[in-house]
Amino acid sequence: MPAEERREQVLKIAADVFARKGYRVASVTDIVDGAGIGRGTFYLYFDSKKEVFLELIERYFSDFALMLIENHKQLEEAISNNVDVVPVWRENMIRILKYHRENPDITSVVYRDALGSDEDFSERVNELSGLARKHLLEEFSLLQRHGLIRPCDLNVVSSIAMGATVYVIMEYVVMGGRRRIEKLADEMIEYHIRALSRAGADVDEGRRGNISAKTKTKKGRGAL
Amino acid sequence: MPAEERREQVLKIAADVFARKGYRVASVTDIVDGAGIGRGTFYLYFDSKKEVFLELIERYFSDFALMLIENHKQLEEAISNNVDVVPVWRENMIRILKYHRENPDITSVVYRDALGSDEDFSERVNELSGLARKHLLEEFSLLQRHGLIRPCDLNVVSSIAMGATVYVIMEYVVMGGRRRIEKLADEMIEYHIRALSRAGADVDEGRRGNISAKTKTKKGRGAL
Amino acid sequence: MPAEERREQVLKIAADVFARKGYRVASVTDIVDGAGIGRGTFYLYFDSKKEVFLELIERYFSDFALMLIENHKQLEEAISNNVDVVPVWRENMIRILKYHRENPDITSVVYRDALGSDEDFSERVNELSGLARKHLLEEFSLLQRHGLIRPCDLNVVSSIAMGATVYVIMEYVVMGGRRRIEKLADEMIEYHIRALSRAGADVDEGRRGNISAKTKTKKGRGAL
Amino acid sequence: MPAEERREQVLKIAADVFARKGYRVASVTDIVDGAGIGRGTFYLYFDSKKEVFLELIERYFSDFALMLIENHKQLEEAISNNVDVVPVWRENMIRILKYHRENPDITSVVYRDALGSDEDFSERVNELSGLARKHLLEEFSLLQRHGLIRPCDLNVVSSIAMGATVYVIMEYVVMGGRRRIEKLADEMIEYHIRALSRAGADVDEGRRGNISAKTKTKKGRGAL
DNA sequence: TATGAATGAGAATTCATTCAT
DNA sequence: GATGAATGAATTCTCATTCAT
Repeated sequence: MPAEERREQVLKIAADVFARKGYRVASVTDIVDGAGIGRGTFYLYFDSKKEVFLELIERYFSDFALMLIENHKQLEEAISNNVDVVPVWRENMIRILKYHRENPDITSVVYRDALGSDEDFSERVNELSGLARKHLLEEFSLLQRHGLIRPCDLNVVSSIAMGATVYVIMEYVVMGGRRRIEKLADEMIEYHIRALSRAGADVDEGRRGNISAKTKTKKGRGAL
Repeated sequence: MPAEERREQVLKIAADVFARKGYRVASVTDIVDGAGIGRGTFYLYFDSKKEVFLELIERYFSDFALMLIENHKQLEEAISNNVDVVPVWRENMIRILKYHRENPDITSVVYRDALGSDEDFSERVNELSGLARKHLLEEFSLLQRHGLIRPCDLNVVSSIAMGATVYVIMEYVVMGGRRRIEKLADEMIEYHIRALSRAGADVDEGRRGNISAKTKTKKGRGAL
Repeated sequence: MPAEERREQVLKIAADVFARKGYRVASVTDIVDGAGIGRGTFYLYFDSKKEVFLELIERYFSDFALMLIENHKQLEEAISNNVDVVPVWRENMIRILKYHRENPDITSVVYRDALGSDEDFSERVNELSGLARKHLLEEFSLLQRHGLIRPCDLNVVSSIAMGATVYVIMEYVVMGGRRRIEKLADEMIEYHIRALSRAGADVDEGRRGNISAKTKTKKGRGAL
Repeated sequence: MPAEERREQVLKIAADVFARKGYRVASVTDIVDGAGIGRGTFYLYFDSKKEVFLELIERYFSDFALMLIENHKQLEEAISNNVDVVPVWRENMIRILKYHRENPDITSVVYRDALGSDEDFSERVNELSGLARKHLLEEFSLLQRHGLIRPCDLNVVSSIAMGATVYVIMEYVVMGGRRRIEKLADEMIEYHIRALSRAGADVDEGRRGNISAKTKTKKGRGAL
């Protein structure tokens, strides 16, 4: 088997094994058995178990960054063409959900193993995930610069959006969620759009017990 | 040293060690070295490394459940007294953020090690975290039943809120976030309140299929 | 509690614990828990776990030696009084069986733990059991000197008698044997008496396939 | 080194180590040091220390059962051919003694460690040794059915023969006994044959209650 | 005397990695 | 290139013994 092909095969198996057992529990034995190769062969293609793992992580974040850049481009295009950004945002969200649904192994690996635990990774992983955060922040920045979203602390907003997305992905996409991705994307986008729309802030009317967005954030609000 | 005190000391150190190294990488040696006790002493108080870990997890979720129950009570009270729920929600959120800021170790342990790990305790962990999710869902349910939030899929909304909160906690509270908790809570609550407010939806049903909160917006054209 | 009494109590418990679990598996914890004393108290009366064990062994062999000496005395008396030695022998055997039935714990300890394994003991244990063997040998010697048993290799005969007795004790007396001791003694003595009687050797007659004792040991004989 | 060969080597060393130190005291380190292999190599061939031990025990009893079955066959053949069974018995006994002399390690292991130990393998060991006992009982049964040995309680007789043989083996064969095996077998068989011969019992029923083989003896008066 | 918390040497076992074939 | 037997450092856990109270 050609070297590159074999490498890919091992990576694929490794992703599966890591996803099922977790990085620490998964053994090189699991991988070589899965790939049907000898123990030594594994080390012909990778320096260590950690290296395979890191390569998977790098690939994930590389894919992720690409998606975010593409999203950004689409968004910029919509803005400069003066068309509604919501459908664009929706497409972007769907693209992201789809990617994760189609790559459940690597998604599990990243969000269950990479973030947290083993100190050797965390540095690089934090670096990569920080990059993703930055991309997201830039997206919101772009929207805010064009007055498309209300004034707000974009750092917090990015965290909220990031956390919400990751959690939903893990819950609905990786774990056996059967929900249609479009419905899910709609529900999520509705949430974020409402949360970020300038509309509410303009409004100001009395209410009794009714939750509303117009309160200017002075009274404080409520729970998790 | 009195037994109960020693136990607590070991638990505290264990939380620290697990938070720094992760459950798998952390060794009993790390814990006993940290606590300045002999190897055997550890096993005088705990049956195994796993047991300490599980005790930490159980404590966290017990605390968490208590907070959610308290939140629920406060919310119900506000509703039945016909007073604004937003300040209650804010207090609840602050309480939760504070708890996590005061317990960064155990928070790290829970969200970086316990969830998703393929150890034999994951069943129990999932059970516990599922319980927390259920509590949250009930909170939203309560609000929706009283017409305080707009119609929406509460499962997705719970996931969003859960993910957002966990992520923010990890980012701002556990990792060296210096931000004032009240500001953070305000920003988060504003986000969720706007996202869930009935205001936008009541006013305008203009778009069909396309989602947008711009309904009451004068600017139209893609503004969120 | 008076020191001597406490010592005895601990020894008794230790015998029970060793009998049930075996020396290596039994822990000092088992003993102190059984005795209802603190761990330190144990070491007030004994230098080590091994010491208790050895004391039990010493006591057993001391008792055993006493019995054999008594047996010897009875035998000598019968011989010098010119009365039948068989009833004496029977009484001796019954005495030995009874002792073991009444002390199953220590019997188990001696024959399951002491003989074999831990090198520290084996020396002393072999010394003691060799002493018992010697006593037995002397008994047979006495009988042979008085022409009461046939000419034979008394070393082998002692081994046979020793092994047979120990095995029967373990099987019928220690393990749940319900058989009456007198019946058992009768059967055993009949075996040994026939085996050692001068009678058979005198006889010499043809046989066909029939097993008999008169064959002068030249043709060899048969299996275990 | 070929896998099977290495396995045998480890087993051989293990038998030696267990024989010298006893199962509990012997450590895997002792075995691997003895075999000149690394710690991990041991676990390449055996799942655990217990497993090696059990394999040795199983092999012993398998060999033993085979010998007993062969003995039985030989005995049956002699009986049906109407030839003297004594030489057959003698051959059988020699075969058994020789086997144990040639396998002193495993013999020690079985009779000093396996029997009576309260480890979790004792069940299996008792099962196996019970099987051996049953084989022996059947042999005596066969002889008795054909009227070749006197009426007697064969359970007790089996115990006696078993115990005598085991003890003799341990004493003369395993521990440094130099005695010629044929002489030993002769002495033992003479003992058992005399003990079981019909001769004595047939001749004289004189004593009542009192047991004696002196029946055909002229000297009377306590002579055995 | 009595206690029992504390100890730490030592046990079994695992597994990423190496290297001779 | 490919292999898999061999390795040994590292890990969890046990328990006889000590010693301050």
